[in-house]
Amino acid sequence: MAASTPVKGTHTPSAGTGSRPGGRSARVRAAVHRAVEELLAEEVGDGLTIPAVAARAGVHATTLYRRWGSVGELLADAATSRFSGDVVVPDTGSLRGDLQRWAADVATDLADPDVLALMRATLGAGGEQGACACRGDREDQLAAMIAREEARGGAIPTVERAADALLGPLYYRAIFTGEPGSPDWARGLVDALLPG
Amino acid sequence: MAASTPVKGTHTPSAGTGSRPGGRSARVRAAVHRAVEELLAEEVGDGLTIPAVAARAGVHATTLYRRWGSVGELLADAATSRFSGDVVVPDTGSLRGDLQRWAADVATDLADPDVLALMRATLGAGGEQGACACRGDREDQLAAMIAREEARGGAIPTVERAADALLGPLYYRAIFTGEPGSPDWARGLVDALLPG
DNA sequence: AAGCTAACGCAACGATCTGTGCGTTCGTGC
DNA sequence: GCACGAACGCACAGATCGTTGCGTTAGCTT
Repeated sequence: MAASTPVKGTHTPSAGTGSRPGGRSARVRAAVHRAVEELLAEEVGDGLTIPAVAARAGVHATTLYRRWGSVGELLADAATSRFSGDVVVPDTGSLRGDLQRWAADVATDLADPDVLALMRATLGAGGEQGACACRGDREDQLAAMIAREEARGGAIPTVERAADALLGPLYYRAIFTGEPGSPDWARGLVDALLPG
Repeated sequence: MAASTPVKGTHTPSAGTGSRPGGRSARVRAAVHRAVEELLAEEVGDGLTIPAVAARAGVHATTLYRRWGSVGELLADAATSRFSGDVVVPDTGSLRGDLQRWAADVATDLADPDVLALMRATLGAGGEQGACACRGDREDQLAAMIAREEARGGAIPTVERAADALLGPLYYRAIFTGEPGSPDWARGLVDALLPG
């Protein structure tokens, strides 16, 4: 059990201009992303500035200004890289099992203070784009699990209702209340969603 | 019907030092809060700065630096003032009616782009404090409605489950997806929560 | 292996922000 | 009404940020 199926796989750099995604650029990108996460974890909170990130990453600020332009775009890029990497959805054989495992995983992920800090900062600076970056592929993963159950012939909820019943509470607790939900609580959400 | 009962009533200034909440200070406070909302509505997004707010409010930046210190605290204060003013909860006679009306009201409120901008900015800059400010008294209102139904002797869900089933989807949709929920959709959330 | 060019490092400038000291105004209590 | 003090306006200085132009490094191509 606990086999897995990849869902998306878009992990390429944001620059659609597509010129030179090679070694150094990728290194810089990774260093910058890590610097962003580190600084956010250190409770700089308010003043996450380009120069600060550049200094931490060991890169010159000019590079950041040229590649990302603003803190908002930088955060949105970092969030995209963090939240929508190649993800696997669990495959336990039943929709309930899949959702329970998946919800528990999401809850565990959201319980990380660093993840929370990144999400909050991205929401604040990135506007609409940042918000979508924080969702990542989560709704796609939900849709994938539900589609698989549908192929099995089981009873399925709509993706919309599943998102309301699972992603809603999970994200609301993580972002707005101090205490993120536990994996057990997340599994309870699945029981509240599915009949029986 | 549609009578109302006040819930909290804490609308005093943030300064617990309690010295002079009189006329001018209050005027400045209101002007600054309005300036914050206006600037956020105008898609400044990234660079909401103290000087910009001061200029818009017709106050000197020094005042803002002294009273609030940072953009984060300023936003948290503005959010508190906006989201946890004296609020009334509906009283339709049944829990289902109360919740439906309340959920629709919340959905309508969250559909305002200006409110969204304020919430996102506050989340980003305010950290934990800002997040709680965005929740406002919503959970208290929920608890009040449920307590009233309990006094009537009706069947009640826990406040926790109600928050998960209502506030979760409402806030998740507003913040993370581009399309906030409609009042009708919000009423549907209540139907999913309550048996029958 | 050699050339081409995108991406980066560097330095300097202007603009903007952050913080301070002092005088003035206005709310509050006697 | 009068005095007291908190909050505000003002001007100034230090620090930081955002941007530009140019030279250099290092992927990518053939």
